[in-house]
Amino acid sequence: MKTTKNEILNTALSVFSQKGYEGALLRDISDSLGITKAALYKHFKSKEALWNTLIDYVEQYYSEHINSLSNIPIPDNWDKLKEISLKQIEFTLHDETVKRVRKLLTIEQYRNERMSALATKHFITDIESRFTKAFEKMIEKGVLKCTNPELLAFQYTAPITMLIHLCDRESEKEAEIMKKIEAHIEQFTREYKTK
Amino acid sequence: MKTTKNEILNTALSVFSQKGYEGALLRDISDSLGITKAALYKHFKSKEALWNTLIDYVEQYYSEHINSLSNIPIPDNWDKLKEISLKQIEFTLHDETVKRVRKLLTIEQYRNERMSALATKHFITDIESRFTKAFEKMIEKGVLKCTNPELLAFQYTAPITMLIHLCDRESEKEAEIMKKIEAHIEQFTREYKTK
DNA sequence: AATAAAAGTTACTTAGAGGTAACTTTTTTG
DNA sequence: CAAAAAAGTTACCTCTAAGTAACTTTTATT
Repeated sequence: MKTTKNEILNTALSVFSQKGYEGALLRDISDSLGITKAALYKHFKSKEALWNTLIDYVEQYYSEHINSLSNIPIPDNWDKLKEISLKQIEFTLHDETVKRVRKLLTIEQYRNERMSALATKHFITDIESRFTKAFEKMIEKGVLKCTNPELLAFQYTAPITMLIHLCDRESEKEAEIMKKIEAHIEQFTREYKTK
Repeated sequence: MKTTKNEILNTALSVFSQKGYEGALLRDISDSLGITKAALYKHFKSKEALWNTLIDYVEQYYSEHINSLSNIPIPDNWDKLKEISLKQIEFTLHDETVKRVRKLLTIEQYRNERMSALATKHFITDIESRFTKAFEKMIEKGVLKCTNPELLAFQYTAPITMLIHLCDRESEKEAEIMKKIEAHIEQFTREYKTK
């Protein structure tokens, strides 16, 4: 029973992330599931209810995803920082669900307070706090010039986030974009590494 | 005659940027203009036609805006860079049309090739190229450590762009966000300034 | 001032999306 | 296995947004 609901939510995520709330039709979702539109109403009492449940689902998926990241050791040197960054970017760019969540947040971020808060959390706060920890550790270890680790984390992650969004729009340029990301990481390392 | 059409386009920009293409109703636009929906059809043969004209209009407005920027002298030292950056950010954050264009591009960037290209141009390419020129000049003058000016321009502008988007979502945090922007600029200056 | 074009109105059609009711099939479970 | 709950179907209703036609008012133009 939970499986059916989950299948619906996955399909809904796919459709909503492509067409947005207003553009998405319940028929798109039901067709894509191979059931009739009316069958959806056995699980959700309205389009709005489905939407709200989807946001719950996204929030939950996302926090699980973030929690799983906190199991990964925090990098404490430049090589590990690069390695973990690239691995994370790779995942983020190719995992279908994560991609859909990102698109959905992007196109629906002005719909309501909840979407807006989720977008900020997803695109800025959480990433920043993860890398702040890394930079704090690196300062402690003396491999990073002593500065404000939070600001540095933002300066490190914001360009990457921008390029990930660019890749969502123009996926054919992925190789080029990955090169730019690497160049950014290398320049950042060169500049802030202690000698 | 051109004025009426322009008024319609301005109103359409306002409505579409708040509700997106699918969510926006022709009634929203006509009501907001104080005319009937049918009157709109004297100027545009369909919603889609109005939309396409709006994108033309946005493209044109935008390129004029960019051209007017090219009259401003390119900064060639750190103080001027900061000054011009902040002035530009101030304008960008408060000019209603620019704000609407930004929101529209954000929420409709996946609709078609045209919107996607415009988003990349608006959010990345054009800003980058402007600041690349500034950094090239500053390297020439010897006030900026010799590095890749294009990469640097991206690293300088991307965090600012991210914070502008944040401000669009959470305008009540503007003061805080402006502080963060200044901190970013100062940190960047401190790091790349030749001594 | 006369008249033609532009801009607007009212009243309508049409299509399609959300949503419901009544019935059937499938799945669970005592 | 029987029955009840879940999941699905068909056929419908309703509402509303896009779009049109016929008519009126406003605005330019000679």
